[in-house]
Amino acid sequence: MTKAFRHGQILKIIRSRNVFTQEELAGLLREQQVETTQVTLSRDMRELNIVKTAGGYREMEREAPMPQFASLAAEFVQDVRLAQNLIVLKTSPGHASSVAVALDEEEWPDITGTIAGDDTILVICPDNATAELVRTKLYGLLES
Amino acid sequence: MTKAFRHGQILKIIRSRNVFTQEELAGLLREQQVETTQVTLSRDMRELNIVKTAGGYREMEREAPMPQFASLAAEFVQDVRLAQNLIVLKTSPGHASSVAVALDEEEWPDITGTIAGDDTILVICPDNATAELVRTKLYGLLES
DNA sequence: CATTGGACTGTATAAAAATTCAATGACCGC
DNA sequence: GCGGTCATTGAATTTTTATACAGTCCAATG
Repeated sequence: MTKAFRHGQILKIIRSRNVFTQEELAGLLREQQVETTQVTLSRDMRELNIVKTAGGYREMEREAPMPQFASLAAEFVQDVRLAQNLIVLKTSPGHASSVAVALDEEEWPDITGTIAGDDTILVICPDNATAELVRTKLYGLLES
Repeated sequence: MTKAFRHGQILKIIRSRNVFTQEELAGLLREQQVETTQVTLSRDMRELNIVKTAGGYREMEREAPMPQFASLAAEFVQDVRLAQNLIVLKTSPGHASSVAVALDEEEWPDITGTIAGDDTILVICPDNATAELVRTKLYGLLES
């Protein structure tokens, strides 16, 4: 039983009825001979962009994929480091500038500004907590 | 401080940044002089149709309430049977037509069309797999 | 091969969110 | 005013979800 198949069954189930907890979903999957646990379902929810609503779990359209930046970042960003309220992005040599421009154009409210060198981008955030948030958001973009 | 005002502030906050927990949101509201607790926010989330996503809390369009059909079906549909790509709904005598009209108006993409007699509705689906899905969806409506 | 690294999963647990229950205050009609 | 109802809220608690950590499997690499 593959993960892709499980994902398909999850979608089929939540489209056809109202499921309110992950344990309940695990039970329904078991009826389809899909053995799994709440923990795995929690991760599946994230991967399938399924959210919990008052009426049960629902699919949600993936949010705007950040046209330029996401693809550039996926291609060229090699590391993300946090230093207080600053984030340092390491890119392939020579690509820092184009990635930084794309990031600027995103106009994230949490980013005060950026400075790009040759293979390094400095992302400035208003405070440490915000910087952590932005880093998390960047990780999210990179791994997907 | 009214509930409506708090709701407005909640929307303002989640539109401008990524909030990941209700406690965090309570803290941000406190900065706006809005004192509240996680418990109240949990209820606000439901009332405002805000859902938790991987990227933080987001607004979600309210789902269409299935105006007529669900209640009619709950009242009059007595059986659901599957035959290949067809679903046969048995209703109380004389009610097939009104239920079928309501179902037509739902415009489910998986339903090719319907034909109603006196106490029987034939629901036509493009193929057997789709018919199963639709049947499951109907079951879901009826038992809830 | 041996090893390494990544994808996937489960157990145990922590964290977050929902619910239960009770209190408060506003707004009736009598 | 006084009892009744309803809306709103919070403290305590339960329930649900997410995370930390570790193990397995498998494919790629030296």
